[in-house]
Amino acid sequence: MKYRLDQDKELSPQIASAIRNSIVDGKLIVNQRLPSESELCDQFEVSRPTVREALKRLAAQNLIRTQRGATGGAFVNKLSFKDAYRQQITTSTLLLSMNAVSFEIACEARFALERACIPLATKRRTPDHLAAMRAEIHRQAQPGLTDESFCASDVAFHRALVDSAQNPVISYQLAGAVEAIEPLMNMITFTARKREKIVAYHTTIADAVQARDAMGTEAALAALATHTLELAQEVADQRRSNAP
Amino acid sequence: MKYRLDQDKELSPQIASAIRNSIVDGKLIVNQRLPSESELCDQFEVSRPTVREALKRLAAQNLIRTQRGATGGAFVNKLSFKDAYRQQITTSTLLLSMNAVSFEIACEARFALERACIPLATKRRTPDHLAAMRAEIHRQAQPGLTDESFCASDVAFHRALVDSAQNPVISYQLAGAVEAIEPLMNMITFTARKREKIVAYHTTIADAVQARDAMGTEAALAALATHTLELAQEVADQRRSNAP
DNA sequence: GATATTTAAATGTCAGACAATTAAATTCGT
DNA sequence: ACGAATTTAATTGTCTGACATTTAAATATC
Repeated sequence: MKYRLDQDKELSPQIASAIRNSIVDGKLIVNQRLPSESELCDQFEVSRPTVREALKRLAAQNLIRTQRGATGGAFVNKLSFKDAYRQQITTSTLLLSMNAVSFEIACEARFALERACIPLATKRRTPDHLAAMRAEIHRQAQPGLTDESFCASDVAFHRALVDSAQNPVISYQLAGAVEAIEPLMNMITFTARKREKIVAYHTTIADAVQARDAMGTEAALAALATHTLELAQEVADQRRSNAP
Repeated sequence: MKYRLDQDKELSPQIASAIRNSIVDGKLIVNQRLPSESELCDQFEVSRPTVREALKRLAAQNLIRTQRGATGGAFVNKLSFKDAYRQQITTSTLLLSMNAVSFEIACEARFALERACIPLATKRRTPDHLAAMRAEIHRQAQPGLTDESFCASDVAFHRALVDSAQNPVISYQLAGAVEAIEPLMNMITFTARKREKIVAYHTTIADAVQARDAMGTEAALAALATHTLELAQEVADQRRSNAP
């Protein structure tokens, strides 16, 4: 079963593409073993390094995994939510930084999307989710915390909120929106007073979620969004006045 | 400037990782040229095929692009929203199919997230966005349409709705949720009567967006969500009764 | 029969070569 | 001296063939 490639283009992307299509179309199913590298060489009529470059492309997308040894080879990988999360987060982070997305746009996206899961979150949250949120709130109130750790905890709080909707697809889609904003938030200096205010908002949100009060949660989240934007505005103003 | 690798692990992933970190951390900036392959061989003290496998991994993630020729080489790629969309969609689609995500979960995620952009959409929609939505509605009412084309048009309608929020980050994050459901929807047979009903919902949504009526849009979207779930339920019931 | 050894198959890595491409440098003609 | 054609050099793309490493199965040994 030979496969015809366009010899005028680069070969390894074509091979990667052909195999990827087989996976997406279901011709290759999860955990199925791909032909060995030398068999692929015969099929596509190219050398082994070329085949390997193609396979590495697929491995980078978590589409296949490889095992060495006698019964080894390349296998169609079951794309896990965890892997997809990681990919989603790095892609989102790079997308935002490389396209110079403003804090306003990113923030708007984050809070808009987060709001989407509130009805489900208030309905389905378990004591575990509440505990996770409270734990982060507690951490945020610690005095010795660095700005970076504060931001990380902020992200963790919001992730817990999203996760309490208990819909893995939502959690996956929002991973990017929630996490990618962290580098942007890291540019803000959080004074004790500012932290206090944010912790207060977080507490209000947690309370409302606990009370299964969707409207209240939405209101608190909206207030936090406004507040966050104001903080960013302050930073931007300071920058402008300091170095015009 | 040599770079020490762990010789007990595979080399090419380590190299890819090292370069990726340099990009994410901003040590390598957009359009900057990476060292040539032979220079990378020296830096990492590996052979050229190994370096190339690493570079192909990065190319698969759209992190670098390569040019041949005298002034060629590998360059840090500016990850465009368009590229990120494509990645996002294929990853989401695979994630859903490989993890056997139910139509209910996917549908819930889609409508929840879509709801998130309604306040912005009603505020910012332009005549162009409305026209795009109306165009899809018109297409959906055509009699000779295949089920696949109907689904594709449905996706296009919802994408237009999302895009009218005019926040590229939201559009990107929702691309996966909106598009990845298409293969699942393709399993539903849309009779003329069913199509009529969906078109009616779409019209209500478009009207509400045009009137900048956020509440009305949300209500219509919620109704459509319920209706869609009922359709899926019907299909599931039929399956069960036909082949128990 | 359990354990140790060998074997075979597969991926991982290397070295060196040549082809193809592309921009810059050089040469040539006017 | 200037423009066009040619050469050159640098770089990626591909190939060949080899060896190393890992792993499971087959075989031999006690």
